[in-house]
Amino acid sequence: MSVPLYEAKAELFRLLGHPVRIRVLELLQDGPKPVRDLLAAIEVEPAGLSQHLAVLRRSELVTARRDGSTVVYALSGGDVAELLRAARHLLHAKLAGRHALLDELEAEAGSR
Amino acid sequence: MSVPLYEAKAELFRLLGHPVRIRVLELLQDGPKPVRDLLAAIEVEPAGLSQHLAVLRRSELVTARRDGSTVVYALSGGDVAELLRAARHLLHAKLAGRHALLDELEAEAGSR
DNA sequence: CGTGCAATTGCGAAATTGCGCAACTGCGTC
DNA sequence: GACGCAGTTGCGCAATTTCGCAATTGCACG
Repeated sequence: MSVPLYEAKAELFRLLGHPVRIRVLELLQDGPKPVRDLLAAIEVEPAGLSQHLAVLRRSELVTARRDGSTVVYALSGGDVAELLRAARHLLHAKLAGRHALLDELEAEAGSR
Repeated sequence: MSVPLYEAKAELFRLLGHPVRIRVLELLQDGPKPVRDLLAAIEVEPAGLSQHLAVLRRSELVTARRDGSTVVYALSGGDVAELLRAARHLLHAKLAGRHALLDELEAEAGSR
């Protein structure tokens, strides 16, 4: 393996580090979707979406199959969903912590 | 919170998308570590490491406390470790899939 | 075959990110 | 206070990423 493990991991995260790509993956969590649907759900023009889809395809996070004149994308493996779930967890924890901190400060200010 | 959820998630991933930062987080999984140790374990110069640590600090993924003349970093919450674990899972699955494919191709070539 | 729609690709401009170097802060020691 | 060590910050430059636009491919239909 010429590529250190931690570099592969970093690249994986870097690939996920874009709003459009995140939205695509989240939409695909509910099952395969044609590009048309993604395009309708995300605010981005066709060319832009295609570029991001290409990134996800190259990294094999999603698979694409042609069905007639449309192309249908799907997650390639449930691991992706699990990763997204972990990210959601972390964010929720962080936001909760922030709220708790705010409440604390308010309480302190109120009692003074 | 004026920031859409998926943007926060994308930013989280983007922050993790760098080899040095990944290594730092992985080293911190075994418990708090002074900068000196990180510096010894990772191939990067002090200034560079500091910059990456600053990124992690700003995003509150790690916490820093001064202990005498050294600074000790630690993960802020077990969620980070969980996220890293999920990433490891995904990578292992992907590599396993690739190996299986290679074996298949070799078997095919051998039988021909 | 030609036309139209879906999706992709190529490419240059613009924005972000990372890197190296110098300068700076905090702390302990003499 | 002056010095040295640990770690940080500021800043300009190089490299990477993203975006928008035009051109292209694949497919269905008249």
